[in-house]
Amino acid sequence: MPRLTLPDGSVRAFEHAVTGAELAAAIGPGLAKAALVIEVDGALWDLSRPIEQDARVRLITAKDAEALEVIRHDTAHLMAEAVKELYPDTQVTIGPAIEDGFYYDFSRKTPFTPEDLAIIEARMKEIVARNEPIVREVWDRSEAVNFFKGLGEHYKAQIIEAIPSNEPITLYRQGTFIDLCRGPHLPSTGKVGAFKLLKVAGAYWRGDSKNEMLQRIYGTAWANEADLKAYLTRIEEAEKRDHRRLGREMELFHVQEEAVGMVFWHPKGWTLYRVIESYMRRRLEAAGYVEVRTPMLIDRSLWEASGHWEKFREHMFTSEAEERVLALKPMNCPGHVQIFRHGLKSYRDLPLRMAEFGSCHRAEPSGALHGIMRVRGFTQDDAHIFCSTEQITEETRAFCDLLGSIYRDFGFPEFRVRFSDRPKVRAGADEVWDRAEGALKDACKAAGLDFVLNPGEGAFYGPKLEFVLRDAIGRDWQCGTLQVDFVLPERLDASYIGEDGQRHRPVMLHRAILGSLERFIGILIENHAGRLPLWLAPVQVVVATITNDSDGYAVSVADRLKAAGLRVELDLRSEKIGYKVREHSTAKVPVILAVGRREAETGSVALRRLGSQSQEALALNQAVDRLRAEAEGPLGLAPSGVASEGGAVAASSAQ
RNA sequence: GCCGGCGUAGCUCAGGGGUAGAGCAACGCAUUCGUAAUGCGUGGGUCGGGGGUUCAAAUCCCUCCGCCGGCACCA
Repeated sequence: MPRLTLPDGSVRAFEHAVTGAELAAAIGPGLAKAALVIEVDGALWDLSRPIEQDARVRLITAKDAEALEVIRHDTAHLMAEAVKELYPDTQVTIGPAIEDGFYYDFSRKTPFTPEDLAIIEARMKEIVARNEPIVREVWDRSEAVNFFKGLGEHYKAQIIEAIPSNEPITLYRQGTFIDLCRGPHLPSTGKVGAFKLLKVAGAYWRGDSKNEMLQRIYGTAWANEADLKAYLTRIEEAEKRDHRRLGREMELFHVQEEAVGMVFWHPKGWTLYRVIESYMRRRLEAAGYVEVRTPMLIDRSLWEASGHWEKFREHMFTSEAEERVLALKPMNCPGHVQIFRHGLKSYRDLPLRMAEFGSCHRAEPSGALHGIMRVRGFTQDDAHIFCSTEQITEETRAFCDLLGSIYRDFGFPEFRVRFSDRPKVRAGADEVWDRAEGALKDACKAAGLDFVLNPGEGAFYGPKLEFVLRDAIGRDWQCGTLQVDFVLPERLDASYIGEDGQRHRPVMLHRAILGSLERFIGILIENHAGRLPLWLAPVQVVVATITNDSDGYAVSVADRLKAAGLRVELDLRSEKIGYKVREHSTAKVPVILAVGRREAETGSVALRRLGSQSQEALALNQAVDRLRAEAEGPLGLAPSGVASEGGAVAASSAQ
């Protein structure tokens, strides 16, 4: 005699067990049609499953966020059914809902081709039209195992055997297709929404590269056609932001076969790189860091001492000279410890914040390479803070503040923190870990940062914070990190003399804000879709003439802007202004100053912003002042890292 | 590294056993024009590399390299 409490607080009592579908029908025919699943005391149930006890319930329709996950999961099953009908020799494995869609992993000798996707999709639509009821069944464990073994579905049998013995084995039947599944599912195949199969890919069974590689088909699924269309448009828009494409179009960089995973920076790209580097240099200097430079090639003995040779040998590039094996540095830390070790250090020297724009090389697996985001030669905005254990909290707090401020300056107001604590295999005593983790947590609190716990994911030498920023189209990028390290100072024998006159081990905080400059630049390009803010744009202003009569004036305008420290190009070609505007707009130049007879006569310019349909007429002096102020950027840093004349910027020494 | 797809002019792409194509870009000439494509003309290629089949290979086969999408990896 279940009494069911609805979200509005009303209670419906029934004489006997009642299904979600029956409840919906009792409330109204509209709801009966729209209902997809039901929430029972916080868990999602199939509409066909009888509710026997009192419960708080909520009927879920396509309007509810929870429905989407069920729809996607069902679409995965739908795809598996279609695949089994079309290719009966295929074994099914798992097929979950994921962000924006679903996938299903199949085991099959012949891989699926892109053409197969269209065939499978067509069959899926037929199955939707059949509107097969989806029925939940609870099975006995060994019967289920035997059943799937009998079908030749060995992966499914394996999955059942791995399910904890206290959990029921549920199977779902739709048409002739029957699959092991936790559920819940929609009432019938006709209820799925709009979907599209996207790509085939390989994926290892259980995510382990030692196992068989399965054939994975990815798809996207939505409650209706409009949402599907919006999603496909969103993917297209994201593709237009691709840094590889924009990098070429904006003449920033290229990569080529003879230097796989290494970037050839072109003049404009290198300008952007240098602007970022000099900005960072200023920020670090102001935050009390000292900058160093350590060798690119270091003898293997140092890497043996640091432990890298043992753990990361296969990812290191090596070279030989006079019978010595040298390795291209994959990290900067051992080098920094060498500098720390030079001369006796006192507790008065701590914290010592040692920064390097460290050029590193790592032999990344070929399949991991991606544009300039994942490369083999890159530069870290790296630093190591040598400090005492007591100083960890304060140093971490200061670092978090610095990082947040820098992300804001680059146009990323939003970021999250992940806290990775002690892994199973680790170095160091538990008390040391207690202290390190406690210090990091205190620091987050002091910096006002919430974090999500990432249990067991810390480095073997210490816990770490990972900083994940969110870009303009909602994608997350892990850039910054801070890692507490008790191990390397020990291994490389770094020490300082404490107040007590005894030798002590310093703690090392490995930290980076942008991560790798290459990757960060890729993120910046994609975040801004190439339309970089004025202070970062490699070419800030193009002065374009209407006719050749104005050439002389245009040259003087460009000279004035250059004198003000702006990065300027001149366009004196005998092309129409419309053509010039189009070309420089495509090249993502933020400001076009058009000059013709009118401007030459009045000493003015017509200023047009990238993306704007209109332009503004203003006096040259006014334009120069305004652009200079804007181009100074967040630090009052004049363009090209050169201090602007007069006025507010007192930092010419930084160059 | 693994699975799949792809590699033709600077870029985007067509051609799929019988003389290598288009648009844009480049270059030249004309045009001097008011805010996202002025017109005409010209040049441009070992069809990713190597090997094989064939009278003949961009095209078919083998192999290597690279790129793209996933998976695995990311100190």
